[in-house]
Amino acid sequence: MKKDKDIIDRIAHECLLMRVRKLDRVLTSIYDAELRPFGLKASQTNVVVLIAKAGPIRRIEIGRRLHLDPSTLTRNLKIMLINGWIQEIADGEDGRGLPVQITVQGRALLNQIGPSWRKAQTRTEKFLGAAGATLMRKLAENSIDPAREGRPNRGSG
Amino acid sequence: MKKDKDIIDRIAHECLLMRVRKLDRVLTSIYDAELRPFGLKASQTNVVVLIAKAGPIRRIEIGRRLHLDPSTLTRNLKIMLINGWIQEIADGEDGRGLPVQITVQGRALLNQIGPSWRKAQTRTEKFLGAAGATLMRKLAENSIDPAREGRPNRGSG
DNA sequence: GCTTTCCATTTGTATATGCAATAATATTCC
DNA sequence: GGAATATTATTGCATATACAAATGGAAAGC
Repeated sequence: MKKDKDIIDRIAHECLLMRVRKLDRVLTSIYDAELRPFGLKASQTNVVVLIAKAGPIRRIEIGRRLHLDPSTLTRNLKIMLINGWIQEIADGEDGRGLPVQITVQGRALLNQIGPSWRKAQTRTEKFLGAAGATLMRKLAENSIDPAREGRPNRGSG
Repeated sequence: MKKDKDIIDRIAHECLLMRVRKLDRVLTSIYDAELRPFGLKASQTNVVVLIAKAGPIRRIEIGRRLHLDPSTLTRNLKIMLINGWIQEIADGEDGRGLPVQITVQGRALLNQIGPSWRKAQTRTEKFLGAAGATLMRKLAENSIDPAREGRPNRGSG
């Protein structure tokens, strides 16, 4: 009788994180390749789109919806501010930092990337297969839908 | 008649990458939380496990299996070398850099993380749901299985 | 109204990631 | 065998990411 599979074997063969991380890298490279001509990284696109969609929004709320650490946002948004894709607005409500919103240039840029994004999305659907794409959307209905308001996936649970 | 959905709406609601990236962050935080006591990041675990499993292996081959850029590996492996989890070996075959292999300490460390990894894996399965976990494994059979040899997902064509 | 507590953001530090260009070695082709 | 080509690794540069600690403003308790 052989002993239970070695832990190293098990991780190598079963670890879900390893697969998700690799999938992330593969897909990111697909979208990045399409978006490169626009000077926009795929990761930035996600954030700019959320800001465009969710209107003036605070960093903390962006972080909740995308599961991003506030400190990450401080730095990533700085680049987008410098590039003029987003801007801070004064709302006179809360002195703890200002919400951000999309700029005219930011919106114009997003309106340009449509065809490229669609190409990447199509390649991704092919890569994931019908079942895969559907599942990713299903997962969205659960808890990783950035478009959905409400509680994020606060690890603690 | 309303026009076709705005591209911003479409990306916000449909973009597969946005979901995969968020999923990556969520899951990485789950595994990182479990592994923190061992001084090992989840991302490092993936690589060390592959090295332990795939024996003496060149950076380029690690990169193929995990879809990681060689330059990324140069730097990430340096940390693991310093920590003594892996080591370079002389093979006298090819002068372009040396293959790496797991060390005794590295293997010992991996043998310690079993219960923590399983906890994270279980939480992840719950998070993904049965269908999700199954799908991620199916995807593995396709092309993102790091344990499988062969061609990586070379973006190009 | 003042203190305590809470909340949003930033800074310091460390790791992860990729592209472009370079260095160094291997291989191939006359 | 030497030039042209291909392969592997590294370096420079830029972005992405998170934890811990510090900062500064808001809210609550009294």
